[in-house]
Amino acid sequence: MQLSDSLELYQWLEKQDLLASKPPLWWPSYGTFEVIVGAILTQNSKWEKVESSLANLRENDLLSLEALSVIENDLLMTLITPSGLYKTKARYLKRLAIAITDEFGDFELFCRDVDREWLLEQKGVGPETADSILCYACERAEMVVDAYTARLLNAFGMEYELYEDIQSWCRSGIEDGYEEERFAEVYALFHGMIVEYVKVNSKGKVVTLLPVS
DNA sequence: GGCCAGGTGTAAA
DNA sequence: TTTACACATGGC
Repeated sequence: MQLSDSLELYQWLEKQDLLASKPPLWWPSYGTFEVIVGAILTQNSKWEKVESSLANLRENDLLSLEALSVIENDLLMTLITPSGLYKTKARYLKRLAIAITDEFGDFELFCRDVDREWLLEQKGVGPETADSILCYACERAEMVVDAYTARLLNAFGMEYELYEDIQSWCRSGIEDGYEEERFAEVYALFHGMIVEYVKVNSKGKVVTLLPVS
């Protein structure tokens, strides 16, 4: 199968009902501060492990900007141990919570005023984490690219490597195919469907493309 | 028991 | 400006 643009890929994925058992816009707790924490914790880790770290934080009433800004470092490390890289992630999380509070005041104002540049200046926030926060926490029209995206495009015979190249390829077809007010929703679903498709249809790093009738 | 997971920062070449 | 390498747990 040959892809002419990302709109075709998006609509091909849509036909496969990949998000039936998922939250409406795929990321759990879409539009909340939890997404920021999840975006850091999921780096080079599996989502199931992130869930147990998030549950640990939630049980202790620590899943908020205010609580994470003042949390004891040892406690934070202990609670997020299940998702790995816990020393660095604990450092990143607390620094980010403090930075958001200092710069924007609260989560709502952060969502309104933050931009990609500011996020990328924060330690521990690279392109994927920044875009995940913008897309799923701030409800912005931002396309998230990750290892799954690259693998799926590879399976279609495309040889993208740069994050921005994949991202602009994904965006261009959507911008032509949908009204602007739907971009935020469509990008959120697009990335989610890619992840779910690759999870189901890959063995190791090889993605199998299944025809959809 | 090695490999991998929804990356990122840093130190060498 | 590119290319290693560290970070770390837990599931397969």
